Amino acid sequence: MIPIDSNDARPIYEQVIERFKMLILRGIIKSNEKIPSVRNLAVELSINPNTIQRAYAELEKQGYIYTVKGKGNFASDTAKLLPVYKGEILSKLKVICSAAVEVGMTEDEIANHVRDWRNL
Amino acid sequence: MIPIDSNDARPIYEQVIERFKMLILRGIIKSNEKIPSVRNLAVELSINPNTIQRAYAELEKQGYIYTVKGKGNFASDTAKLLPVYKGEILSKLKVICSAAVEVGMTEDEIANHVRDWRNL
Amino acid sequence: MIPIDSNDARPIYEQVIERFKMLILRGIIKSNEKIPSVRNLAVELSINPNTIQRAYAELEKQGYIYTVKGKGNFASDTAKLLPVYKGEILSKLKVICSAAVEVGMTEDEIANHVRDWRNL
Amino acid sequence: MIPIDSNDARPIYEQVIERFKMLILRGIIKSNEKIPSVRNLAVELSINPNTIQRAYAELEKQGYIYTVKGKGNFASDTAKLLPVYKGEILSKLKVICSAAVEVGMTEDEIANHVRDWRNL
DNA sequence: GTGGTCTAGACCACA
DNA sequence: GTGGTCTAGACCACA
Repeated sequence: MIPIDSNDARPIYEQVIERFKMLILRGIIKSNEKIPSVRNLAVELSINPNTIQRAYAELEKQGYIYTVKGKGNFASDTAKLLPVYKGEILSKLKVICSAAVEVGMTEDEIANHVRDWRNL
Repeated sequence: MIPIDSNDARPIYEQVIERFKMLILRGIIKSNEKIPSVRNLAVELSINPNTIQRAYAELEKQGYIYTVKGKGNFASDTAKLLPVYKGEILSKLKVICSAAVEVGMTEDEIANHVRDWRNL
Repeated sequence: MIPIDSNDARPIYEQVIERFKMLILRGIIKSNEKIPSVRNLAVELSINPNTIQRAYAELEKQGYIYTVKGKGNFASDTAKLLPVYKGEILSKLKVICSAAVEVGMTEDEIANHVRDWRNL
Repeated sequence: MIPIDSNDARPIYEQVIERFKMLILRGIIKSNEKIPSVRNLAVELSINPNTIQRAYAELEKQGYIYTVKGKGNFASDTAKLLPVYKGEILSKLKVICSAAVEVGMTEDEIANHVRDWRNL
């Protein structure tokens, strides 16, 4: 469920974060559903528990999960998370558009590429 | 001309690289124009010469500048660089589109945001 | 395993690169085998860690090794590397043949020397 | 007659040396023929006189030219130079053959590439 | 422990 | 003056 790609340039903890975000946002992990404990996930992925711990801490800080002491970690309410995530995406989109326009691409041109993104 | 943002998460040498890429691609630094010497830029930005050296070495490897030993560094011919840079941009665009679609945004929706990117 | 020749005109980091290329290509370092850490090799060779770091960075860029942050550096899959290396060799061979022919040697003559290269 | 390629990775003085070697070995500059003065060549090529001076000094050390004080620099006797130059070439050939064999190429294979070197 | 970035500064090759 | 290489050593991110 949480595939780690050691060829990926991003650090493992970021990959874990990104993966959980998607699972929660897409509803594969339901709101208030329990997610694996730090220890279990660490064993399952053969990863240092510190790394999982760090990912969970970050996910909690960003509001994607919440912790109940003695019980475990749980997914937050999706409804509230989606808008936030979309905002993050749009913010990244803005950076790219800005760079593209700076080197002479037009908004229409970029938009057309977006429509055809699977072939980029 | 080369603003360094110490709050920026990216390392200094990457900021320098990115900045020179834009200056060259946008024609603010003309083809074959001399760019500041390693030492001068280091002093101007209050940065260690090694860090500038590294940025310049990377820019040369990526083809944005060329080095003439004992003379200095010079901007490459823009015509050859633009297509490569646009390719990089489109590659990033693809990643974003993929993430956006995964959380339920449609291509049209994204494209519309692109047209309106200045207000994102 | 990594002999450094201070009389060699080539910079140290290039000698390190060349040596690792051979060890990996010849299978003495196996695919996915861990190579010495930056620090350890630096101590062993009495060389500054930065110099090793630079050699490793270059080897990674050329695809001979890959880095797993916090874990170390590992040899890449040899099968993909050999063709590239052979291409580099043939490119150098071309330069030499060109020079030899220019001073009146024939292809056959050079080819014969190749067959007898151990006695050159 | 002495084209300088600023894209060439080799330093200018080496390019000058290499070029004169070829001109003398191929008989384009005849034995005992006067070659341009340091000053004239420097002006003609828009190069620092120090650089030409260095090239000439090296050419003299290697026996390709000789200096007559107050008169200028002259090409040495070709007959004596050719064997030396061929020796240099064969020495480089040996290095390449050694590297090629180490990664599994056979002498026959290399020899065949030599016969076909123009298409490498 | 491991690699990545950066500073400070030396010395060399080249023009 | 200009870039290239290297040493010495600090501090950080990551596992």
